[in-house]
Amino acid sequence: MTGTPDEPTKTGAETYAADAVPAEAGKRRIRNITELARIAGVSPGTVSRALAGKSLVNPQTRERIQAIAREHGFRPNQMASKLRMQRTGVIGVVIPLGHDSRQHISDPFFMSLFGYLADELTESGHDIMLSRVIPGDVEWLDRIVDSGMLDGALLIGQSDQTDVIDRVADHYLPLVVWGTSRPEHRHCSVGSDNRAGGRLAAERLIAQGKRRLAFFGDPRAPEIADRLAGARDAVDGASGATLEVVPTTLSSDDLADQIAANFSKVDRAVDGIVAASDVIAMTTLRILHERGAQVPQEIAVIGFDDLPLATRTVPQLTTIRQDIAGGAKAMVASLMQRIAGVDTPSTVMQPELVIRESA
Amino acid sequence: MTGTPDEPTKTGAETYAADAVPAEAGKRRIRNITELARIAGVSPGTVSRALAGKSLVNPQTRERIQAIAREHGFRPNQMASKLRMQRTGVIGVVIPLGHDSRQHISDPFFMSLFGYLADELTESGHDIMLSRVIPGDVEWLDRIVDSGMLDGALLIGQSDQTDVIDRVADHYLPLVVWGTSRPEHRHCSVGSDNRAGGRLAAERLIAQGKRRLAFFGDPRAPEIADRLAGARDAVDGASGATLEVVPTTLSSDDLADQIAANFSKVDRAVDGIVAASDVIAMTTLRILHERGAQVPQEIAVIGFDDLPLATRTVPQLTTIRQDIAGGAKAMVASLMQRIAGVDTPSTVMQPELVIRESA
DNA sequence: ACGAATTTTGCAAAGGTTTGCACTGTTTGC
DNA sequence: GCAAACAGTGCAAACCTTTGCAAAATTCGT
Repeated sequence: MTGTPDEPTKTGAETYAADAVPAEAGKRRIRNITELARIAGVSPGTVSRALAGKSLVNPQTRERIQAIAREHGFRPNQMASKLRMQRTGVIGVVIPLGHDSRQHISDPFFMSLFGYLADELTESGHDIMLSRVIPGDVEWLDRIVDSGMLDGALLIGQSDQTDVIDRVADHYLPLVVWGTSRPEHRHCSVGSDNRAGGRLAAERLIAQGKRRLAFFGDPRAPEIADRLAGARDAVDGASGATLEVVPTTLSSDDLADQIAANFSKVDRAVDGIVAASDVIAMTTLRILHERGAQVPQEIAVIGFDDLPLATRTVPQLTTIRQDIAGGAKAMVASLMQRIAGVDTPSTVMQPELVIRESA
Repeated sequence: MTGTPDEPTKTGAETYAADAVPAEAGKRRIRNITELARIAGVSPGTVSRALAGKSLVNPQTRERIQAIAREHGFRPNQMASKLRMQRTGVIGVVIPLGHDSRQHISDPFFMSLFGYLADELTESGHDIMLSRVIPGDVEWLDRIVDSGMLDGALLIGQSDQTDVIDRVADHYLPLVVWGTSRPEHRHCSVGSDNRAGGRLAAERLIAQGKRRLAFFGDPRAPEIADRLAGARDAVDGASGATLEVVPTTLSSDDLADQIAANFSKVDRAVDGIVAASDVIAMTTLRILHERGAQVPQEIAVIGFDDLPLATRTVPQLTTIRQDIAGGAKAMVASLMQRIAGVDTPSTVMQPELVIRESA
């Protein structure tokens, strides 16, 4: 049994079959609470209470039942329990925007936020379900939310789905979204003041004497649009400063090529770059290095997010910090309140400039 | 420079309350299939079949029922459905090793593998559940597996839990583990030939004329132990070469400090470093840069994994490539077979040397 | 027009738990 | 010594869907 035929990159598959099942404790497997009840000579209800550690049941009986359960390796079926309890303990985490989900899932920012969310949720005893987003489906969110599988849902980013989100939020309370907060939104969001952040970034470059700025990012996403608006605010307030927008998507695969292409366009006319994210900034940094440009002397680069990665670049990245951990905490706190029925307000966090070496 | 002191960065929460719920489509909300049945004037069974698009039901009736469902935004309860079907469509993804789960969740390697797994699973119509690992609990895996919530489980890494995994694997077929494959294992694993990889790494350094090597990594994890063993193989086969082991944990927070401390110990005696992972290698690179060491002339550094990050460092990282995407594919393929009842063998992939700039 | 074949539909069980209510024994209080 | 309080247990409904089987309705062949 070696080697399946034509698999990518798979070489010399070896076999260590898992036969020879040992012992199995001799006990027959118990399938459900009723069987266990029969064995223990009590009713299913009592077993349920005993296993849940309820105080209503006689300590001796409880211990006996738990012993039997342990001995047979029995654990009550969660699906049935959840159905009955109407509470699943599962929170859905979703990235909107269907096409090419991989790109998004492995995006460092998403991962970072996701990690913190996972922390918070695990801490509060919840499980996390990464839900399937069917590309091009208008009802993606309804499907997730109405499935009856979730106690609540967390969206990472609004993408261009604000209308869908608002519609669902109108009748589904336990929903919290990472993103930009706008007066017209009807859903609860948590995020940074992106416009202020964009302004901070551009102001830093201007303060460093840079005048011909470029913005690398895709303004179709609301957050990015706000960051751009902020940068423009700053530029408009400084005499002689200009800002050129260079659309740059977030997808990381061809990002390097895109940015390289950007430089063919803007070339050395530019002396300061506001990147819409740290990932963009990092890649920009590398390309500048390849082209032999001195950072920050010839061109300064400023990022957005302050991911852990930002300290690992050469030169280390000057960036606009978003408190991702705090944001995750706020999202989960809001969600918990909403699960309890409270209609919580949105949260806007103030970003701050973190000065390192690149600008 | 800009830091707000304690209370981490959170400022000025503003409010946009989500009141004024509009319209709600006038329709009362349907709670279950029986209610819908009453409205449509048919039996619940028929509704179930209609909603599932079964051919046994009259096309007209089916269309009518679906129309009503759509109109009222009704979707059958998944929990009940899954309970009845005894099939959940959910795959559990778990990182063993309880303590400090955050560290692990945000580890770039885990994230990368997780991303690919998510891709594959989503592709095949499965949902993903990131399960809670209760620290210090011997029964963590039993709990997950016996919950009745999962069709199968994928573990990312064996950690030091091989015995637990083997025990569970003895009676639970749909379980596939990323990690090292050893003859004595009774569970199905997918992973690289870590020993071969370690050898490749050390051989490369030796071929570049390096002789005083150091290994940065924590050999308590089996994969790392194998990589170290491979490196030692290579060193033992080269005259005059030495290898010093410097335990370095994977946790990313204090990694930089650890590595800096490493250098105080080994100092300039070392001219080549085998890092147990790309993350360790990257951090090492940065610290070398800070100390003004020329890479690879004075000290060469070689990583392990070939994460996307490896191309973003300065200098770009020479590393041992694991086919993570291929591994994810193999894990999911194996799992699907096992869900279908086939006891698949383990898979061992051959790693390969990717030469860039750092060694 | 009538029985047979076929298509639709309904019934009720099953999937496995939790929990309000009722019931049986014990204690306790007086 | 008797009512009241209480601890422990059992019953059966509820959670909501799916599906095998039987019944009803329709279509078809002759």
